[in-house]
Amino acid sequence: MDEQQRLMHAHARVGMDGSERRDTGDIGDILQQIMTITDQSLDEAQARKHALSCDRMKPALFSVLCEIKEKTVLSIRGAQEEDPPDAQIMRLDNMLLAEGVSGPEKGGASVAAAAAAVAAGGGVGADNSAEHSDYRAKLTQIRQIYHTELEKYEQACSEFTTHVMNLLREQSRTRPISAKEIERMVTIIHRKFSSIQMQLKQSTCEAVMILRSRFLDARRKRRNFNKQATEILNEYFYSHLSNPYPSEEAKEELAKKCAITIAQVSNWFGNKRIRYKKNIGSAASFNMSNSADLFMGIQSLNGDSYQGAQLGANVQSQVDGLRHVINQTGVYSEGLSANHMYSPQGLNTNGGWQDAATPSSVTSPTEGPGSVHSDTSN
DNA sequence: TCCAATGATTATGC
DNA sequence: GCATAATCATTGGA
Repeated sequence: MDEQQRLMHAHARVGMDGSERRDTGDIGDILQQIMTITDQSLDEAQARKHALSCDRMKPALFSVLCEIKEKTVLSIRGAQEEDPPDAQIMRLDNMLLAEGVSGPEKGGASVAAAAAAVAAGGGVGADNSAEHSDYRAKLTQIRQIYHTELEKYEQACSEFTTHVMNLLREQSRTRPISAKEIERMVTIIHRKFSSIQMQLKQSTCEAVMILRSRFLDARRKRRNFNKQATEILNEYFYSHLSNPYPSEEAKEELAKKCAITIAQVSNWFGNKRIRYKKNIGSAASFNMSNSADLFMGIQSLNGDSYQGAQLGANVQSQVDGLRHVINQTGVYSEGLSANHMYSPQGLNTNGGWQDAATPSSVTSPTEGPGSVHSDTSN
């Protein structure tokens, strides 16, 4: 207050022509009128206001008040400092961009869907294209809603800012409002609207996350590999029976051939090894008195029809597994002995796989395209 | 509807 | 980090 009075007096002492004035009493009166104006009735205040605006001191007083306000604004701004860039809104922006919601429209959604598919550990095959397109469609929907809302928000923000600016400019005729003050007000408005924008972005992110998790859940559902893929995997397994551990390169190759992921190839081989071994184990303990039946079963398996084989499901499974060994070793009926059958290649007496010769040392089964690998393990 | 087959997940060990 | 073993959960044929 002291500062204000000092400034007012300083200005009051200097007239329009630069000469020192002695009418500080007038200014005191004006100030007094300003201070008491709120206590007066509206009509009375209007009359006073009109009188004040017509007063010859008005321009000088106005500039003084502007100067005081300017100083106050500057001190407030100095205390507040500029806000650091909002990390959260940046995170949201990055996420929306990565998910294909914001940014270039073309391919965004499908890229995100593909990423989701990879993250789920499932290949992008023909069987899941329906889910894929469903995901894309929903993501596009989210994208459209987001952009519509964002547009609305921007329009509202712009309209409101313009409105407030006009209002302040209008008011600046009757009360001291500097350009900087208007600018500051605009900043405040933008800050307020930015929190609304953040809510919109947050909601969009949540929607995308929900959509994505549903998409991933759907993909987690087990799907049987197609016949061709199973054949390729089986072929590799039985042709590398002495060491059924495909290298990373081999896994990649198999994954590509079967249109599945490397993880799925690894899963498949993990399951295959253990189930194969398990079946071999139970086959080994199988009563030798049944060997004749088993032998007949195997013979029938080598033909086109084995449906009629009167074997229990478990035995048939074992037979199926053994058939691959037989095919691989080239032993069919001739020379087929218990030793051959129950000492499958690659498995040592402890149930572990023997140290492998190089995979290439094992010959591949010579099966026709119509042959079926259908052991219990896979 | 049952149940074997099978892909995926989890716990454990090395 | 990978392999194994057990288990879960779903599929698909009879």
